[in-house]
Amino acid sequence: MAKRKPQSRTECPVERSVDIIGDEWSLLLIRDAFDGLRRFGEFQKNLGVAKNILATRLRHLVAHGILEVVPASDGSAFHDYVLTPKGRDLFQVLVGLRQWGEHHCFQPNEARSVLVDTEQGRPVRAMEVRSESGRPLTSTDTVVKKVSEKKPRSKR
Amino acid sequence: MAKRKPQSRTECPVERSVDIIGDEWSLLLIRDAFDGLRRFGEFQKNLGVAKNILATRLRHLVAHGILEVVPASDGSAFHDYVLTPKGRDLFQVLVGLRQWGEHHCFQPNEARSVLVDTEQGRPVRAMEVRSESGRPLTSTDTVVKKVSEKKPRSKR
DNA sequence: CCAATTTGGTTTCAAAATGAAACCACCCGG
DNA sequence: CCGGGTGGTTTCATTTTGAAACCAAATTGG
Repeated sequence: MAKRKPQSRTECPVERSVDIIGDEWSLLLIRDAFDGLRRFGEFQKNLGVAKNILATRLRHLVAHGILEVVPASDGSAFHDYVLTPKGRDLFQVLVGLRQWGEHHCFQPNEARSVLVDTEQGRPVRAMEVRSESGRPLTSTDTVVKKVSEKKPRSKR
Repeated sequence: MAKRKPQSRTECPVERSVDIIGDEWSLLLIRDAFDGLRRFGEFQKNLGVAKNILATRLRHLVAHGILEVVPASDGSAFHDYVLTPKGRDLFQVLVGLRQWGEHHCFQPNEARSVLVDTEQGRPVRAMEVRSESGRPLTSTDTVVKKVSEKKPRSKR
């Protein structure tokens, strides 16, 4: 799981994210956590993943502060895995994957689950990337600016 | 690469997306394609990936309509790999990964690349999930609604 | 036009990751 | 205090990965 160059930390934020959560099981575990699954057995049953793999991935996500282990909500001596604030901040990533899948991975009339606003029960809007001034942007309107060093000290 | 249950197509759009692009190399290849890399050798040099793995992943992305093979832009007999419209629609996913990485995978003063609006040169806004009515939503404001079948026919 | 080099792969093989199954300790309910 | 459920770990066969060698077609230098 993400063993590439542990020495040279890349300056690309996409790559740092992908190194942590860029694998199938981690992403599906995070999806399930957003869906409210908490227990080892729930994840295992829902994903059909081998228990050793599941244990490895849960440890990985806990180690990276995406999930945390808390006392079970049912009062038993077991424990739950729940999203931390850092984990919940992956919401946009999961919504992005969902909306792309909705748009590109289904036949027009094929059944699919849909993310709705709890309050209104209506599907959420398509996410947009916007400039600082609020203008919607496509990928061709943007560019990655490399920052070699933090500004040593401002001259003024 | 995504060999899980090829028979039962899940109704979860997140899972369908993850089955296609939920691996480290695919996501990094897509990032590089957004950055304008086109040639086999460019990807290979930039990622440091083994050539057999790169060939497999490029074939996979082409097979799924995310990249396409086009005549080389330099007029040579080689060819380029470029994002299709379907591939460009992954922009929000990549921006989501980038913004999460920026926020959670760097020390405050650590050097990082940044995505800017080409026109203004200013960093893009944080992406937001919004309700149909425009209200910003967090994960706790939303729920996944399972849709078992397409509406057979409207009664009215 | 020919030789050398570059490009874009494929093949081969060892090492690593995955996954199924067996095993096991602890908790819980009766 | 017994039987089953929960949450793992261990073992081992299979699959995937990756490094390196190899190779054909295209390009470049002379």
